[in-house]
Amino acid sequence: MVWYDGSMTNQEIAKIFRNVAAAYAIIDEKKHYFQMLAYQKAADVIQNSASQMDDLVKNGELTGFSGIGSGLKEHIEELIKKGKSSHLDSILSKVPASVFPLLEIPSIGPKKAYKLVTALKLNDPKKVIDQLEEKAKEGKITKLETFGEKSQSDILRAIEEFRKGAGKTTRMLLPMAFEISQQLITYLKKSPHVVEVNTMGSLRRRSPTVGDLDIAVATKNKDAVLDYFTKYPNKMRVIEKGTNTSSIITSSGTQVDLMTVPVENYGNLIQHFTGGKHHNVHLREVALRKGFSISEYGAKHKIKGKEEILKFTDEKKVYETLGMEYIPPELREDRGEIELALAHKLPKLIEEKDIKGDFHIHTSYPIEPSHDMGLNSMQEMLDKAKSLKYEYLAFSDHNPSQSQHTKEQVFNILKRRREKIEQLKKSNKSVRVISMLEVDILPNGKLAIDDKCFEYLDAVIVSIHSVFKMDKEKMTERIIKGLSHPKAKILAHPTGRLLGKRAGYEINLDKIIEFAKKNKKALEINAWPERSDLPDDLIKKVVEAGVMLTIDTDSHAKDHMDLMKYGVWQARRGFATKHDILNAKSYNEVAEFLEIK
DNA sequence: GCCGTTTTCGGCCCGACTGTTTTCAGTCG
Repeated sequence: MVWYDGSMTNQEIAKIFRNVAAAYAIIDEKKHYFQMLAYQKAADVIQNSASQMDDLVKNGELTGFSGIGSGLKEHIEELIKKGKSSHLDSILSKVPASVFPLLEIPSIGPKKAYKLVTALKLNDPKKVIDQLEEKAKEGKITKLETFGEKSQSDILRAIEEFRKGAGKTTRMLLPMAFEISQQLITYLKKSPHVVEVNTMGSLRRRSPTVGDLDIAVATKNKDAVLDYFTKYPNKMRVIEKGTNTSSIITSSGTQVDLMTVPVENYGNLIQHFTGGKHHNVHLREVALRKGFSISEYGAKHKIKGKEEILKFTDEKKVYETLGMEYIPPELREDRGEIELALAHKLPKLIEEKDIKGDFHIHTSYPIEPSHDMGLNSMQEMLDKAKSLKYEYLAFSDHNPSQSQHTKEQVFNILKRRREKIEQLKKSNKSVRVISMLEVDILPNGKLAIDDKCFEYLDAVIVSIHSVFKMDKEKMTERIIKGLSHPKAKILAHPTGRLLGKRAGYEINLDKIIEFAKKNKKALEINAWPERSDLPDDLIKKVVEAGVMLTIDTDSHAKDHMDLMKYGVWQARRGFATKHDILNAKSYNEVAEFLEIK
């Protein structure tokens, strides 16, 4: 088999699919409406998948994705094998190529893009955005049918915002979204007209990255609330203000959508806007089968020809009405939660209060490490652990650098460190101390410390910190070899991804899961927001396989230990219960798992 | 083009807001 060796990323495939959907909308939206939806849904599924389509196709594992049937599967396979697909190309070639770059500009969709490109003769896909800007500045857009002064100035501003990086696809990390929303909620609560306020959307689902912020307000006076909202001091500008909703851009460049609703259907509103798009579509299909049409205003229901609308202040009632269990926000991504809720078989998800310790803690202990060390002393980290009511804490500094020390020096550093830890054990009775280390797995699969060093360690975390570009199977072998040391118990940040910076290295997770299960190893959910690693859909796989997970903060300072909640949310998104998480277990169980003597 | 508690055909979620319109098209979530 000859493979196209340019290797196509999920992002690229998703973009092609979105372009096909746009082409269908332009060619004849009515005729191709459902193909269009299908391509859009598939694009979302591909983009949000933690597994690379490229890998799945090469291993013949492209199955089980809702929204990717036999037709689209073939197109994906062709894209990956040949770098293009004749069927998709024939659809794309029906519209001018200059249409597609314009789709990245907020407020420009397929129809407008097509009108602009054809009416203004913008024929160069590489320069189309610049050319459009020129035409707008020359006042040519107002002259087009269905465009006016406002559309022209809107286009100019949208291009400007796009250039600043505020395109349709830019997303921020969860902590930033969380912080901005907290400030806004504090502001909103000061208004006497605000009865209830909550976040919705991907922020409430605790998605590791968030695009826009969605906020719900229950009120008796929506005009007053909308007015108050648009006067938010930390705003750049108001995007829109309607009778029920309004959107602003904050000074940090984040779009915030506010929806108001009377108290009686507040539950319907937050249910409607919390679920991911596919969760909502799926849920409304289930509702239709049960005779309900649900929206943010309530559940419409026909009884003896008469229509009634059921309104709920509590969103739990929406699920109850449909005969389902309540689905926690973190699960509302259409990854099987609807079926489980219908069957009343949803797992009881892990909670922050279940966490009893943290295995991945870096300190300022002078270990002369291969990577960055922590800011705070071991004692300071222990004090923080005490304030979090932890039962145990493991110090997992990076191993001393190999290049700058002899084996003997490393041995002596670890010996002294162990003595220090033994002292701390005596002076800190309320938190059990575990002596660990985060050890690099070298490219050849060996660990970056000499074997005799292990006598000073209860167990080690192993991880990849160099030579990321490796063949998938070789990387998998490397990891498994590293993990097979009897004292290696936890694989840290298993995919190595950094959100917004780099995709992870490629691994065969199934093989690692199999090895971990057989050899009693744990995989880490790294709570560091930029990592959020394992990704949620892979956590789900690990949970289904019955392999142990840990949730660790990878703290390099005492305040980082507060990031635990992000790891717990991530675990919840992966359907994990407290039984799946090692650091939700007692010290004795942990000691048994880690084989601490 | 997908999919199945009406299963291999015939359906496919629901609504707000804006701008350019006199009743709607386009975009967005």
